Amino acid sequence: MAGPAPHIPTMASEGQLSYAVFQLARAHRGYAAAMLREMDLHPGQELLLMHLLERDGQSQSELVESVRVDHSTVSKALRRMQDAGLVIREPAEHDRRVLVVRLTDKGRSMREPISAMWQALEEASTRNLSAQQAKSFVRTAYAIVDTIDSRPLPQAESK
Amino acid sequence: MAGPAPHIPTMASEGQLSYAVFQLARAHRGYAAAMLREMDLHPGQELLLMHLLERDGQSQSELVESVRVDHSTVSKALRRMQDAGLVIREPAEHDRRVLVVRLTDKGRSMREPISAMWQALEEASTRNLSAQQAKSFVRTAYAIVDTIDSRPLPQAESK
DNA sequence: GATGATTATGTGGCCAGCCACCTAATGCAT
DNA sequence: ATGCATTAGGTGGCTGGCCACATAATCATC
Repeated sequence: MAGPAPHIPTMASEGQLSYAVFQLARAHRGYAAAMLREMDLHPGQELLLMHLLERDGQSQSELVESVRVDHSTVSKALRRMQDAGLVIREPAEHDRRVLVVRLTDKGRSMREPISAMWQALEEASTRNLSAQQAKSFVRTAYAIVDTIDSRPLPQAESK
Repeated sequence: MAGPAPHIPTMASEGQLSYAVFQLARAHRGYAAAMLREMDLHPGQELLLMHLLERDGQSQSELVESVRVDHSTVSKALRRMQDAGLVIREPAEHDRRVLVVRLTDKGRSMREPISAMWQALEEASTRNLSAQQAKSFVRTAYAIVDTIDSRPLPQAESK
């Protein structure tokens, strides 16, 4: 059922893998978002919490490096998370530019829910895969990430 | 270089595949976005154009079904694309609710650039993969999409 | 120690994407 | 035909994400 890929455009045949990545990202993101919404989180916030649960009191810069999104995205997300009572941000003593981010009790209480969500997401994704298949997939996925990340830009066509 | 995955949170080990999908989506999206920006397109618009290049004059509903995003997203994107002179929308004769979307000359002229971008993206992604590896990856990716899409929701915890 | 980088954050603006709500037109049923 | 459900689209509101620009503090260098 669910008849996915209602119609793959012919042009996409030139990039089957890329098209598959798009579709996978869409499905995966959607599924995760639905679960996150039930825990009053927004996509991406769970990653920030996970990093903080692992090491509390990180600076925004450290978090930016960890999640690899724009610093402004992190800044805004953390402000909303602070408004939601998940974290607090206070200026560091040694360097008054730095904002140290700390989990509140409420933030720490998200550990189990996030863990459960994460497991459910994984289960829903790998349900029909063999261990071998999953392992191979993950390895290839990171190989692709490395390849893409190691290539700064498509040399900005000078047209 | 590019030292990817600066630090994978411990909790992510419960969902290695999901974490890999996140990272892959981020890298892939970013790379595609950079190329699209040079052609004055925004992410997602190229997919709409691809579907229209394949079959012009589709209704918004048909496009929504093809790209599988919310109808409001398509509606807004098409309006911006109309403002950008890529498409025109005119009410259908048989059903006055329907808006038929047609490519303009400018829209049709995007065929080659999009095709080139698509190939570049694919090349950048599969550069270090064997044909066998790529094929296997794509197959698994769609298997995951099917699995996820066929499961409506994580049964909204009744807590 | 004053000046010019560099670094840490913030802000505004813009688009994708989602949900929720609303309208208009079409279909279907009684 | 009348009334209600369904369908096609639109809009507002919110977040994630990016870029570009701005500010403050720290660092480096002369």
